[in-house]
Amino acid sequence: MKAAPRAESSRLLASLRDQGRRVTDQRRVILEMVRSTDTHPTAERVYHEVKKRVPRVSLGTVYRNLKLLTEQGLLAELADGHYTRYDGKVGSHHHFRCSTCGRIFDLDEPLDRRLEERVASRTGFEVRDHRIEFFGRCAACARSRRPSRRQRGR
Amino acid sequence: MKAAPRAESSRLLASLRDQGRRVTDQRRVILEMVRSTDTHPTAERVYHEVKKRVPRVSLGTVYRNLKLLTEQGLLAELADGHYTRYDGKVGSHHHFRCSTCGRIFDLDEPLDRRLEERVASRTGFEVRDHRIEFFGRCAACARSRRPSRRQRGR
DNA sequence: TTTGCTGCAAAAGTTTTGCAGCTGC
DNA sequence: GCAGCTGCAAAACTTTTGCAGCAAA
Repeated sequence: MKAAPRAESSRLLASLRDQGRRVTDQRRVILEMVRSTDTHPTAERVYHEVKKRVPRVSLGTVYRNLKLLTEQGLLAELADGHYTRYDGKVGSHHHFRCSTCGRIFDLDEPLDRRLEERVASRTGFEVRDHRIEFFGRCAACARSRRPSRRQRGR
Repeated sequence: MKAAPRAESSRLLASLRDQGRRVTDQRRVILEMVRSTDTHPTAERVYHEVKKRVPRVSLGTVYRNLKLLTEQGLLAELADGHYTRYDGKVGSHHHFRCSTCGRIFDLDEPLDRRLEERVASRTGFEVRDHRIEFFGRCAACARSRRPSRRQRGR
């Protein structure tokens, strides 16, 4: 779990209120849960984590809120082969996906805006952003014969 | 529709036979259909196109073959938010996704392997490949107010 | 002739949605 | 109090799979 400053969280919740949305326990806990990890959880995983703090939460509510929080720009979606994963880090950044254990890691590699300009001038498209996904084996999987945690799973 | 040399197709079909798989009408038409377009079609779209040439084909067969052809390395998968799309161009290349019409375009931008080396040395991961996805508005959508063809659809 | 493949239909898995009651503001 | 939200359950959608018959090699 990564540290997500408390103050930042309140600011985000306030921005929700400004949009006329309500700050419910479910919504707050879902947002905090996704923002406090860098594991890019699926909706199912968020549901199970949130259930620990809000036992009566329903899966439908989790899906509805993940969608809403994404639309509000407080979370980002990540298309996996099988389900949608959520990312609490909304700024542009790149990912590394381990083909063995399936985990997705955040990278610090800076964004190269010149790359966008080059594509724009070659294609005539308006390029606003870009994401790089690197593939390979993570350090743990490279060391051990067996996959480090799980095989291509969630 | 893009030209996919006939000879290349026979070579691919032969490679299937070498693997002990059979070359059926359905399989051949599915492979040719995906390889002859650069629109990155969904399974549903492939199904409807293939149906024009093999009217009794079933959706299950389309899914089974897209999966098999991908495993054999003759097609590539592309995770979209809602469904899996297929790419007849299997070599590494980058994409541009238009946020307005939803179309995905192939880019010619060369791969920068030094980028992979840099990530590898910073993280200790074994980096095998990478893909860049650019976002923005395509030329057609930038010109017209309305989306050029469809709104974020398939 | 022998497998592998197909069509059909049912099932599985993820995500969305209708609705009645509840709760934040 | 009112509008928005929740839990529940059903539905919608994409993808997978079991099976009996068919066909490629």
